[in-house]
Amino acid sequence: MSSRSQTIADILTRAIIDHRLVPGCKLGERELSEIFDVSRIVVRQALIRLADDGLAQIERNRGAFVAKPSMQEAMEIYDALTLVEQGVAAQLSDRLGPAGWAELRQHVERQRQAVASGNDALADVLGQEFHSVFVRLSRNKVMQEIHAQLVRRTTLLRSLITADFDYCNLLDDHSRVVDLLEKGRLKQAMDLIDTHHRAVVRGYIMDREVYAEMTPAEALAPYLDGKTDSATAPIAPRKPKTSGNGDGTAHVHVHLPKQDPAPKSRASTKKTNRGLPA
Amino acid sequence: MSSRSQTIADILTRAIIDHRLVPGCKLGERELSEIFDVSRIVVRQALIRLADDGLAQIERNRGAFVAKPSMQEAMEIYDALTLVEQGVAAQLSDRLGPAGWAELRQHVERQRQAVASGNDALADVLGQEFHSVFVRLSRNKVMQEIHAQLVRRTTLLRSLITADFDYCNLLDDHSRVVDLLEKGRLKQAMDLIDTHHRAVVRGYIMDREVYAEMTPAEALAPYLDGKTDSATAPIAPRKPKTSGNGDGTAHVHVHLPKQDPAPKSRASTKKTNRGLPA
DNA sequence: AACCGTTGATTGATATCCAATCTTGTGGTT
DNA sequence: AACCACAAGATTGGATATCAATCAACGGTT
Repeated sequence: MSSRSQTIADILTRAIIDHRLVPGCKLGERELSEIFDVSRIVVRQALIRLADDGLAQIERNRGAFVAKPSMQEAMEIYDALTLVEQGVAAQLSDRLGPAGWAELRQHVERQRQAVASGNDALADVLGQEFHSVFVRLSRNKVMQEIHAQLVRRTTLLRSLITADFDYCNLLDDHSRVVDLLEKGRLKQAMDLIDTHHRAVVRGYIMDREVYAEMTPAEALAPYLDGKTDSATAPIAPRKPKTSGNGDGTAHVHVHLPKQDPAPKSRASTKKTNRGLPA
Repeated sequence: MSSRSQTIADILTRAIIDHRLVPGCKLGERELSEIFDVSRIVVRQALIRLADDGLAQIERNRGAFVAKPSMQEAMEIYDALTLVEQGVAAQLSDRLGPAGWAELRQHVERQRQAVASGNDALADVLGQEFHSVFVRLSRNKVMQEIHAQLVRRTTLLRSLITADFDYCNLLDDHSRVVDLLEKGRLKQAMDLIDTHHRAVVRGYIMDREVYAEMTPAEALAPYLDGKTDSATAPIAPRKPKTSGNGDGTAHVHVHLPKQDPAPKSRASTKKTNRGLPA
């Protein structure tokens, strides 16, 4: 078993990926130490890990916050992601064996079935996982970790943007990339990867001001089922401060289903995919 | 300015890059806390940062050690480095302006002059810096950080290998890469980058058993400026206040001053090139 | 020499305390 | 009412002391 700070860092990472902790959210040491029932120092170590991963930023004497990347940084992250996946594509086109191609095709097929059966949430997850499977086939753990870190950071962006374009035409990209690569048309495959990611970034309009829909205690509750006191939660939930405006903003406080690791928007909009390349 | 744990992590990183702390070296909490005159907790936080960076590994209940990558991991690191630099090359061939090409040429020229004047140490540093300059011109800070981290990890490898081949034919690679890229011969440039790195890895024979030539206290002494005060200089250049250096070893370890992949380059000391792509 | 238990050292973690800094709220002034 | 100064409170960064668990080395026994 790894250290407790690592465990807590993992939980916080999970919560951020699930959009239960949104960019800008304050991660107070005392608050988290009470939530996780550990000392402040363990929390601090966890926050250092998160900051090293680019998911949090620590301001001296002010504390830690969930990272809030700028538009510039968002583009850089996607550029890096494109660069990595193009490079992996080039490697795979040379070195991947039949079993590898089969695995890619199988994954695409599973996603296709999910879409066909209307299971948008599953399709969403599979769509995200495709990129990880892709990189995993390079059999380079160092590269995998770099890629995974970049992907985690893209999840931050999805809280900050208003994705207002159609993702349907992206759904086939994975299949087409596999086709092109297996046929040796590397250049076209790489261009498609670039287009794939650029289409996502183009849809980004980072004008959204995010605010916490729930306190960290509420956000983290689903992950604490293990041992800590899930029954007694005497931590009074306070309303997120509205910073001056009389809370006149007409936002809907939707509490995501607790144990569901797949963030999905409600049926109000048809657009289930909130931004990651499907 | 920044936290003390960050300052200490920086110093430890510097010492590892300078090969004053070699792979496998134990990084005891109490020992380091006495060396830096801080509490164990601050040391622990610094070690967490190092581990996240891949420069140290922490084993539960056994402590932290300078990371000792396997041959497999070494190849993965160089593969990743190749992938990143090839990708950056592709970007630069499209987007780099005249000023960028000029900077690259200027850097190559400086290295050429250093070689011509017999200043091997300076040539060494410039040769290593070329790769960082190259990536910096992509103007992607995220990519820069990924690249810098990979480069740091390659320095670990140079302690573990016996480089027994000729590096002379690599000295011109940088110049040739710039030439090829500026002429739009991207494919050839990328192949050269691959060859460049492969030549290095091929020379690796990781059979060396490294042993610490000095204790951490001796290894870190040059970085301990008057006090652990971070306000003055995050990384203090050499200051041989090292007291009793009577460590029996005939090795002369001198610190290479360097701060950021930014401007300047003040080289100083002599250190044999043990394998980084020149 | 091989085996096994004890002892010491080190790590992981907590609680408590303190200084520095940031935030907030209050009150006086214009 | 708006505005500034200042004190009070809260939070962070860090130090110290302490404790249990684990690991490693040592020494005794067979």
